[in-house]
Amino acid sequence: MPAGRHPDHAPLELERFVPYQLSIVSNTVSQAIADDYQARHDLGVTEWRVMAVLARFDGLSAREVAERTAMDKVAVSRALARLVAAGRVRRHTHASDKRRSVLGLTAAGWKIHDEVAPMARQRERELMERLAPEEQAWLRRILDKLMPQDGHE
Amino acid sequence: MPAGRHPDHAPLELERFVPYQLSIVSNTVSQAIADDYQARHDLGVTEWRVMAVLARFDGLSAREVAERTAMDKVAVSRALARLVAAGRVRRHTHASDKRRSVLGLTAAGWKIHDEVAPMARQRERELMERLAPEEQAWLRRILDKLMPQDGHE
DNA sequence: TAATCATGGTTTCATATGTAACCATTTGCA
DNA sequence: TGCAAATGGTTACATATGAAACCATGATTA
Repeated sequence: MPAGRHPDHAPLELERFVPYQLSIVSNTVSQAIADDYQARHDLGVTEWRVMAVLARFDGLSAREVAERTAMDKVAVSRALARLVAAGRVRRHTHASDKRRSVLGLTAAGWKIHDEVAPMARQRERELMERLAPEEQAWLRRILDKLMPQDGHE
Repeated sequence: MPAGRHPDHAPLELERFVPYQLSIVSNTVSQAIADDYQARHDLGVTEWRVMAVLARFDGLSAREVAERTAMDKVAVSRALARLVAAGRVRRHTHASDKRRSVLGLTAAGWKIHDEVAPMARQRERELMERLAPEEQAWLRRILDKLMPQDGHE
């Protein structure tokens, strides 16, 4: 047996272990995207996700934002605090339920959104262009299948 | 145009955005694996990765571990501190270069490794079983292609 | 061989994140 | 009604993480 190997113990080959590969690829691409706007706009990943959701669905509550971003409510609460303070998100209280907030992007929020969204799309394109068209299609199909089907509620 | 939508702004559809999907899928599966050993063995993800690498490559230095785990050296240093303190990793100084450490699993380390590795593999299997065999093959091929080709050094 | 630079590794500090406890309001139901 | 349980959201605390400064050792070169 080769020196330094331990076949009796069947060690994991990290670089062929799918969960590990997913983690590396995911972190690499997310980081690349974040680098684009982090410094430029002082915007964290969580904040950007909240903005992206509010761009599509105006008037959501914090809880609904949490659902759609797959973030927990604490993370959303913190992101919102920063976004509101920065004047990027408007928040007022729901008319008939004073616990709920009603959220939406401000003009400043839209401005940032309209700068960041194309950059994000561009990064996605760059990632996909490393794959053959056939592979791109399979990847999309596979990810759709593996995404948690939002089993709650 | 439908109420609450803003087509002029071309908002990102997060749930079809590949980097976002990758992040969700990756976190979900990693968390599931971590849950298996976190509580049972008081072992963090970073620590487990270090152990997995040392199981395959005995005698690495901390820097080499960092390379193979795609973690930065601070994270590795901290993980090693805990692992050595817990008696799971043995560390001594390189004979001819006193900066380097020479690392390896202890018997206790191997014991944990041999419990955790099969669980991790099982989780990977469960993930893959949600895909058709054809899709599994494509996913492996695609991830191999997307993995950063270790461009440093 | 002394001065400088590079390398392996740890410590420090500031920030991010998760869990649990917590308020305020609303709902369910006796 | 009136009180317990549930819900939306925030706060507090403890832990994790990353960047930069740091220390010790080794390599390089004048």
